[in-house]
Amino acid sequence: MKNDNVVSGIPDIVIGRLPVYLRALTHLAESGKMNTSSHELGRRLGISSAQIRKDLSHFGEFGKQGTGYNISYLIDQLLQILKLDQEWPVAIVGAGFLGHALAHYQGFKHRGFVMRWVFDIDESKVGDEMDGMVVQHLSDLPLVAEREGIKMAIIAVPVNAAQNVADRLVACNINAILNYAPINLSVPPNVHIQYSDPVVQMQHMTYYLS
Amino acid sequence: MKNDNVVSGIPDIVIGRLPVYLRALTHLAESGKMNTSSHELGRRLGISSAQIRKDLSHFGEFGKQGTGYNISYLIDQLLQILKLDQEWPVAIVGAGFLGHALAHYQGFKHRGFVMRWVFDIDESKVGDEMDGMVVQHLSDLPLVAEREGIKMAIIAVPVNAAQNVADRLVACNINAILNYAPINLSVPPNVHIQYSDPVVQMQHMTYYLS
DNA sequence: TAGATTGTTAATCGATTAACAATC
DNA sequence: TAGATTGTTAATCGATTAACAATC
Repeated sequence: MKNDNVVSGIPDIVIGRLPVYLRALTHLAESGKMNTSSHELGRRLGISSAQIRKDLSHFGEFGKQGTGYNISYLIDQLLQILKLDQEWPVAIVGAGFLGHALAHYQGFKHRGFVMRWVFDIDESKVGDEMDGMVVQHLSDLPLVAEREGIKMAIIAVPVNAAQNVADRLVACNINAILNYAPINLSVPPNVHIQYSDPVVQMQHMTYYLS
Repeated sequence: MKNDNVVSGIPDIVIGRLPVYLRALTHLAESGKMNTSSHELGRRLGISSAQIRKDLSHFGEFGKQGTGYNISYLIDQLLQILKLDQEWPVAIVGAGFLGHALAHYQGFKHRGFVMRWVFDIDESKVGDEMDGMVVQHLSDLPLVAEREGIKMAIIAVPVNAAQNVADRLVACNINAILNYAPINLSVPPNVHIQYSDPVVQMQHMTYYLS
């Protein structure tokens, strides 16, 4: 559940906030603003200005006293820090409703990712077209992954298949996985996982409901 | 970004782990196990046994020295704590690919939720059938929300519509929102929000990629 | 100049872990 | 009984915040 990266020395919780800063800065830029301050950004995100300055200070000095931050410059810096100055091709595993929604989602554009491959184990789906991709059989994953150097994948399969899929991904040297199946996966320590389970998130909120 | 609930006094970070414990316990139960220990559960989840015991101790004593926890009893207790001893009907806003995937998702079953309403602003979608639900116009939300007492909703609309939808939901006294749009929403302090943005999660992982 | 805001230090706050008596 | 494991306390660890000199 923890994911502190000892190598970089920067707390994982800080890394996790950078994409949120980046997203807010992009919205500010789109609204035509040129500059912002840690106070303004903090107000928008509901966090303290001190935390934003402290987080950024792990990576360098990006602001100016008196005037704050130049938005497009700070965006560029965050893109570099997060290795988003390149586009990452991603494999989707699972050609069901969720896989389809992900393949069709326009929100990856200009944010560092492009869905490039779709795999499924269901023979009847293999060969189908899905948003410009052709569904490939999961047994072709090793070949394709090696040839294309796939680094990131999204698990969008039923819960009972998820661990098996994770094992296959890991075997192909894919070491960043976004998992939508409602299960805690077991993977080697060098593999990074992010979890997204709507039920877990909804259950978190019901605690506070009357 | 923070969400500490001062009323209950129990740290929000603890509440957030309970659904994960619940999920793992359910898997253990399904595999036929009757009992478990904080060590076994911790090993599965990659967290310390001490943390599990400490988290649970906020709510009572659920184990037995020497033998650990009876799984089905602990599940029942967690269900009660998280107010999941009832089924929560949920409104989906947005009848696009994501809304469709959520409406069709079987994973809500037996975990406390049932998707019961779908709203959209697109006239051409209103009236369509979606997994047993009929898409209603968003302008009907106030009426339906009051009549049915809707408490929870999922935002599955494009980013530029999300804040407006959030405002409408809040105006209808819906105070638990799962937001899939890639934007930080502004809502009153009594409204609970969970965020799910695949891009933010992917960007978190790219930091660690070579 | 006066006002604003940074980056950083030290203090505070809170979360995690280690240790162990109690006891099944 | 011996071994295992809980619930809890105190210690440790880490994250957040307050404060402020520097300076645009």
